[in-house]
Amino acid sequence: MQRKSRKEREYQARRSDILDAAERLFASKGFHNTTMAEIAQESEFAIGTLYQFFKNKEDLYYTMVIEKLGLLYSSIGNNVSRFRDSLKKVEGLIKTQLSFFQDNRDFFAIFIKERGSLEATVNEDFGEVLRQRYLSYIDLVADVMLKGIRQSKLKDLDAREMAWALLGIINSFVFQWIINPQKGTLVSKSVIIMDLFLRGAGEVIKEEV
Amino acid sequence: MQRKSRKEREYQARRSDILDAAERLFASKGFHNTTMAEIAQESEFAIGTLYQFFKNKEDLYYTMVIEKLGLLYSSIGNNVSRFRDSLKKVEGLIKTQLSFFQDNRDFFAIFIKERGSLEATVNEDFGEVLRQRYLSYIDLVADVMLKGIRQSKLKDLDAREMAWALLGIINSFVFQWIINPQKGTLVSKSVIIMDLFLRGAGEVIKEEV
DNA sequence: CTAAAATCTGAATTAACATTCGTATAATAT
DNA sequence: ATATTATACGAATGTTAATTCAGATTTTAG
Repeated sequence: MQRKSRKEREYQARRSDILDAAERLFASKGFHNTTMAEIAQESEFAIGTLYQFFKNKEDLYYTMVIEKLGLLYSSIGNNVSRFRDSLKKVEGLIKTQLSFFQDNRDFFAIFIKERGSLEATVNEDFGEVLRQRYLSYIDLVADVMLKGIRQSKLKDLDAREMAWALLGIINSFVFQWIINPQKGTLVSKSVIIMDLFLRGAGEVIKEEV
Repeated sequence: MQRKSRKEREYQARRSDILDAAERLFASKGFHNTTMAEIAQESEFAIGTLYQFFKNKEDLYYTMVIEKLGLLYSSIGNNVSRFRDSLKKVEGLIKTQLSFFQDNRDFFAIFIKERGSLEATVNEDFGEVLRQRYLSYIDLVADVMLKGIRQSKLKDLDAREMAWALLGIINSFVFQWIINPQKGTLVSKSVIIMDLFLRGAGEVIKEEV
């Protein structure tokens, strides 16, 4: 069934073109300020054609977000399970996330921007899917923390709170990088993030020997 | 001029009623999903009256955000300058921010939600004002870090990066509290935040005595 | 008490867009 | 080569909601 397969491939390619165009536009202008007409123009299809691939504007938006997040999460999952040592897992998590955002700056701009849609969306179903994905991501990070505690690599604190703290630090660095494109790469920040997360910012009172 | 003064006071009171109503609606539905008609109803004025107080919907929205942020920043400023010891300053900063958000959950919901408007807003001027306020807030926090370094209370790292890390941790805890209203108070998290920020999550390898 | 000024009101206007659908074009099958 | 089906097209439609403005109401001043 080579025939059907090529047809299918071409369908997917066109669908993907639309998603890419939508991503660029949504990322720079947000959901409400992006029109279907603009997406049509950017993707070089007619407006009507978009509706052959997606039920409506919301469907297009959420599909884009969900597919992209799927990529991020699975890539983090891979990079974390690769290591046995908990601190290596933490490092893998930080680096994977930073390099994902570095490679997808546009997408992250929208992820920050429209994060609120998680809550007050017209379309309950999609919002719920996003919420679930996010929560299971937190779970994954908390699991890493738990292993770290068991391996005595991390302090015996609430694993979930540790996860929040780490993700907060990462997001904050990413956010800075997004709104104020620095000279260096984002990934290079993994060292300082790792250090701050593990050892903190407080000066250690040295004992006299 | 008692007369003029009362008029002025009443004007301000009405203006403030509108801002409060707008805050409630924007906070629960976001900018685009809130209509002027709804704000009129909620504030018990006619639609046309709203335009006597604010040029248009955007003006109303940004005015609300800017005034609220002004409150937050000035209250943090007060609480930080009150202490001489850097670590006390840090603690004051964390507590003030947490209790502000605890008391203004609705507002913070929108602040997270529409943060993106900072970037791609129709109204350049307001967006610029918001950006400036945010940046000078970062500066304020970085200043605290710098003092901490000078007082040898904090490690000699990049003060700005330390500021990002602390704000990231705080925001992350607040975000969790927003999307998943916990049992305890938000302010009670200041202890664990302080601890994670200063001492980190990594287990300290104890030397045998 | 009355006129002028200020303020309020919400129906009407207008602009922006998401979505539809009849037509045109291309692909496939016979 | 022709018919049939699938896909693409974008002008027209309908809806939603911001903004305006002419008249009603209230407040102020003399």
